[in-house]
Amino acid sequence: MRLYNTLTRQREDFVPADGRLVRMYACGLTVYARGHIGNFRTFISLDVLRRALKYVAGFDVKQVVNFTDVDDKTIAGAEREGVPLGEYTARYIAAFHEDCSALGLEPSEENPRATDPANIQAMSDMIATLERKGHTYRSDGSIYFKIATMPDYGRLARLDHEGILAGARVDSDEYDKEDARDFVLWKATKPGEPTWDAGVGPGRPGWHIECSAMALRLLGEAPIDIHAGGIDLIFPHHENEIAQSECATGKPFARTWVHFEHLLVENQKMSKSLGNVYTLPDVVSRGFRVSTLRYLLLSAHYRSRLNFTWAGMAQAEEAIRRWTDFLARLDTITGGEAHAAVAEAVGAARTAFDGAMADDLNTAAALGEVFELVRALNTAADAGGLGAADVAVVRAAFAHFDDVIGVVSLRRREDASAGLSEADIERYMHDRQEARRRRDFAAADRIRAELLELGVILEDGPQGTRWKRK
RNA sequence: GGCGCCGUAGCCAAGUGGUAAGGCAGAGGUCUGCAAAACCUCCAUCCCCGGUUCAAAUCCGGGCGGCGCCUCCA
Repeated sequence: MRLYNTLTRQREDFVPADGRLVRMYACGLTVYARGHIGNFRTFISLDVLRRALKYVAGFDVKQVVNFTDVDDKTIAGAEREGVPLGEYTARYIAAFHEDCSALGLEPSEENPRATDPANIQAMSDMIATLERKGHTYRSDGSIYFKIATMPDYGRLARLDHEGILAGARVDSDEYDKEDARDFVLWKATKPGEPTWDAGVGPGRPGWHIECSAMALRLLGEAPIDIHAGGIDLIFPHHENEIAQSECATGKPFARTWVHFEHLLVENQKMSKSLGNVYTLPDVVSRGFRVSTLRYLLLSAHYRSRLNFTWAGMAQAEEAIRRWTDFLARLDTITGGEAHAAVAEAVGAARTAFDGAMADDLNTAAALGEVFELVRALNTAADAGGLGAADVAVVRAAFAHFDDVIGVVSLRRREDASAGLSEADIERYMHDRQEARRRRDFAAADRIRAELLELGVILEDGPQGTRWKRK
């Protein structure tokens, strides 16, 4: 498995430190709103990374994805609605889990919340260590990390120490910092805000400390194998995580840093003012399936910007159909021996697919391999070169592709929970078949149109009529 | 001011030195009661200009055009 490491700006061979278990952390959501499709591009990419590590590279994975459930926005949101912070954030945590399930994401091994007592304790302990080692100072009730104490600060983002602030905007109300680059580890709380004291005094967590503390608490000794997140987190979030963790432990924090590019919507940055911040329910209300979004977001490489459009969704939908139509065709193959050419083509496609995935998660190329195989096997089937005895290897290969891509299995779940029952469909089809036998094509077409209204498409073929869901 | 990215067919998108994967859309054909599905054929010389090389979409330089980060935004 080769992965692009932001730390070195190169693709590197990746193997977990112990050769078997990948210990991976990713920055999750700040739960002040429902996740949008941009967030989910990150989490879908993360899911594919996880699946590739497991099903292509054969590693085990322990994945931790956190919830930031205390910060300015969550506190403000809870206050605005007059509910306790925990109740406010619980809603969005529940929505996140719902959305992840709808997208077919494999669950993380751990989803820690910053406010869990064990995590607060871990943060406090880490801050105490940093204080002991002289990396901090206190000011107005807050504890800051002193960047001047870390000579190679800025390695990840490739920041130039001298030029770091020239021309950049600086947050003017952070007047109590000694150096504008310093960042807060533990924030003094205002009256009425939630507060904790686990040893370093009353306050609440700074953003960056959460991830450092939770990652090391749940994944064990530094360095962890992979730390991932959205590309916007490189600076300052991940840079600061590195500073804290490395100064506290004296060891590198993460061996490989993986960053996912952003999603644009109609070529623009998502923003509330443009009204283009879409959530999963928005996608569904536009008549699209969530599985289609998953496919679309995997059709481009994770490190390139992807422009979301509704036209793109329609194209993605058609592409998936080509895949699922082929699988449905396998059901109609009833007789025939195995063909060496089929096994050979399938084997080559599997190798190529795995190769693409192992090459820094090249999902676009991997999908290309899937469709090339679809065409080859359709051609073979048309020529009578695909027998029932071939079907098992073919199915196994496509199941493997979907172990990683995760779209077809998701569709099946969607189909199973939607629309007419299969028995109902069979009844309609029987009636239509009768009409066709009478050569009453008007009646037959009427039934077909009716089913289409109900979301079921019929296709007549030599082996009889096939149905599929719209 | 600093750091960095991108520009491949109507649309989406692989490709990182050897004469352009794949998907969608489109055209023609085969099949079919019709439709759909499927198959076949067709549809690009890679933003521009130089350079390196036997050979460049791929490397270097210069343009032009998009864009990101340097603000607790995935």
